Amino acid sequence: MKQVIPHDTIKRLALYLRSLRYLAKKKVEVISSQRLAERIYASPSQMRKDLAYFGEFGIRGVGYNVKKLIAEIESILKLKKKRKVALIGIGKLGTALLAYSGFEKFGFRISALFDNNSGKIGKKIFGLKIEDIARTKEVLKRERIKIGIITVPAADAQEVTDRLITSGIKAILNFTPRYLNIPEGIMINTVDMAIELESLTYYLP
Amino acid sequence: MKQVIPHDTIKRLALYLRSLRYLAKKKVEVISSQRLAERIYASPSQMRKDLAYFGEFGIRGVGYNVKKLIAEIESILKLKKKRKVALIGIGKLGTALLAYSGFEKFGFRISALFDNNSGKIGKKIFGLKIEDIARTKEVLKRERIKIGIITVPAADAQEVTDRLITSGIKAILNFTPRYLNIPEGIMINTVDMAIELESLTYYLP
DNA sequence: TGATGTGAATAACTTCACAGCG
DNA sequence: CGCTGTGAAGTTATTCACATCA
Repeated sequence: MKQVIPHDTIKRLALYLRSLRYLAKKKVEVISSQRLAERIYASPSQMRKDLAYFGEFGIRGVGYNVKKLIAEIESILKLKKKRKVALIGIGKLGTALLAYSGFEKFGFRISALFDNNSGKIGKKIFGLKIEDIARTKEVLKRERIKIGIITVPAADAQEVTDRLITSGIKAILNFTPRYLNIPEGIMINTVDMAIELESLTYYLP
Repeated sequence: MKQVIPHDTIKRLALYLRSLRYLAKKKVEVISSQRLAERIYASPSQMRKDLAYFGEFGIRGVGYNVKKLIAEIESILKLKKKRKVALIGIGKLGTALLAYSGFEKFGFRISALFDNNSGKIGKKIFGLKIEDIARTKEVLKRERIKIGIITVPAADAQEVTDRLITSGIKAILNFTPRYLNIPEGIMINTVDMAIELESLTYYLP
């Protein structure tokens, strides 16, 4: 009964959600699969299939109630409550992500910072104290943080990952250009900016 | 004859390449599909299929010559020469990317900066002058820049994209949380950090 | 009537398995 | 002999097409 849902379906749900929130702000009350799907360049049948994994949320002959569908997708993605997130590696990229308002807007709050550089440990940035990477276990357990964002140098990535996992982290957003070894039950999404750039040039004339 | 290559194949080629460069640095001269594929958690047959789109590069019974395969993949991905890149939107994220050494390491040089904020225009950062966004056409044509990285606010993303395309840009790395409308012949990769984060929580217990 | 929900059909991608060749 | 290269088989994802029902 409990089938595995394609990761792409999960990503598209997050994309539908973003569009739906935009529509709700514009006071749109009802939308068809046709019009919602075209906003993210997907097909209407794809959108309906994506939802069909989780139930029936539309009204035949009418479409989907925007507010209701927002609530349903938030529930599916477990986005109902705000999530605390840890950021590991407070270098250039880490600092940029800290300043990036995008996460906050989607209900994520970076609420713990870690680094291994003694020059940084103890300093405050954006109102948050940078903790010693050695203290992840203590801090993450106390704060009940389950999500980590890794922006450390590639060479440290696996060690940091292992440490986070023993500290109770269950999901990782990885910005390092490394494939990370993880046990069953841990989820990783990797954002590999260099690969995205390299794979672009293939399409140049 | 000329079939379409899956984008995932192109991305994996970039990943193989990264591993191969690492191996070359370690003085490894020959590698099997088995051992190269496992480095990026792909299957050996997948790796061979990926290469088979482009030709025969291995030696039966032996494996692949590391240096030769690097050259082949660089040629496929058109990475033989250094590429100049423009960065549009010199805010927090843009500045972080500018400081990020990762691009340079892979043969990309950010060599033009643009913003629409008159307080920023004319200032120098990392030795580069921030140009007025209105001057993209002039600068990009002169510098023969074909790749743009967009780190502007989401609301400006489509306008900036249109402007880049009329200025001769052929490939875009998009960091804004927007689906961008583009004509045939232009390639976009989107790095949507908020979506990556939102799609992670689904897997939390 | 009109858009959803969904099996069936199709297409795309991945793995298998082995022939081919250094 | 061993590993590549590759058709065939298997699997997964997407689209089609229409029955269904507000």
